[in-house]
Amino acid sequence: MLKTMPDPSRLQPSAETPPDDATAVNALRSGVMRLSRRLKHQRVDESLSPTEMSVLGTLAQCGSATPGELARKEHVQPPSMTRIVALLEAKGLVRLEPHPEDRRQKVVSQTERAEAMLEESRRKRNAWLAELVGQLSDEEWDALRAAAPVLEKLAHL
Amino acid sequence: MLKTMPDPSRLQPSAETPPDDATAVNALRSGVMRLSRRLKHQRVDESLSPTEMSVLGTLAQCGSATPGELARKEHVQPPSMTRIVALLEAKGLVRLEPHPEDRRQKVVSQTERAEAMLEESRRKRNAWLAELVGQLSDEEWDALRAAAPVLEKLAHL
DNA sequence: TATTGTTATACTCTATAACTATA
DNA sequence: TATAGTTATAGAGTATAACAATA
Repeated sequence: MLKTMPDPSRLQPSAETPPDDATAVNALRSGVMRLSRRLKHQRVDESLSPTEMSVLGTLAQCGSATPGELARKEHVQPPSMTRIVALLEAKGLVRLEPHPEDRRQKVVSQTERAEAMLEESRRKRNAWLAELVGQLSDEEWDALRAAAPVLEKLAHL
Repeated sequence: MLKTMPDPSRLQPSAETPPDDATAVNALRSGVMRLSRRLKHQRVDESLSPTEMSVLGTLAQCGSATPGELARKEHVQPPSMTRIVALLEAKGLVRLEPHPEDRRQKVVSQTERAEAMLEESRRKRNAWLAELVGQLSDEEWDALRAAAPVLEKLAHL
């Protein structure tokens, strides 16, 4: 179960690649895509897209960020982030202020309303996920919980 | 690390819910959404969308299926699957045949060309993922590999 | 001249509603 | 009357290209 050799070439597409890795890659891609499709529909606030939610989550961690930083973190192009930030501002969930040092940039930060909304939606999400996860074994949920931060790290690399 | 109590209420949104679960849920959602966005761009065959790839993967497992079955498995509405199947057929990757018992239905199966393409893309995907996963520790990759089948199961529930 | 952000535009994917054919 | 699949249409989300303002 546990690896002993930190071999960086373990995933090289060589002939020796064990089928386990290829299978895991397939399952990972397919599972992520299908789950993302379901998550899109399970949005807590009907008026908030998954990326908008993700931006709010990022702001909750970072405190504040420029549109460019947000675009890079969410793996979205700058014009898309412009639109997302504008929508969030229209909903009163983020605040835009001028950058103190660079007048080209702006600083985006979350409002109190966003904070309250995140708290609210955390409860709802748990309820929804509990329905699904309730059908998993404890081992399966453990595997998922262990992998969650790795998924995030992977998305950032 | 290991659980001993198979308590089905462990994820209920009660006051006693440990913060670990909520954090894991957040990380899971955010990670899945961001990774899915990157996967969309890392498509091996530039002309194949993630869902088209997923359908081919499903057909490789099942052998064949009706459009309705595929729509349910991919969590997509029937009209969307109609379009996807039509695109795959135009690319010579699936074959459509009349259902032997019900003249309303059709039977979709993959062609040899699809099989070869899946083999090809498995190599390319591994190469891409190797770049990312190479930056993970062995423990992190183990966590991911263990979670991959669970993600798939979750998407099916 | 390079960089940050925006505007204008188009594309991809998916959904809903209405329709056809078969059970 | 119910079900499988299709057609027509609309909407959401994102991308690229061209532009403005600032560094």
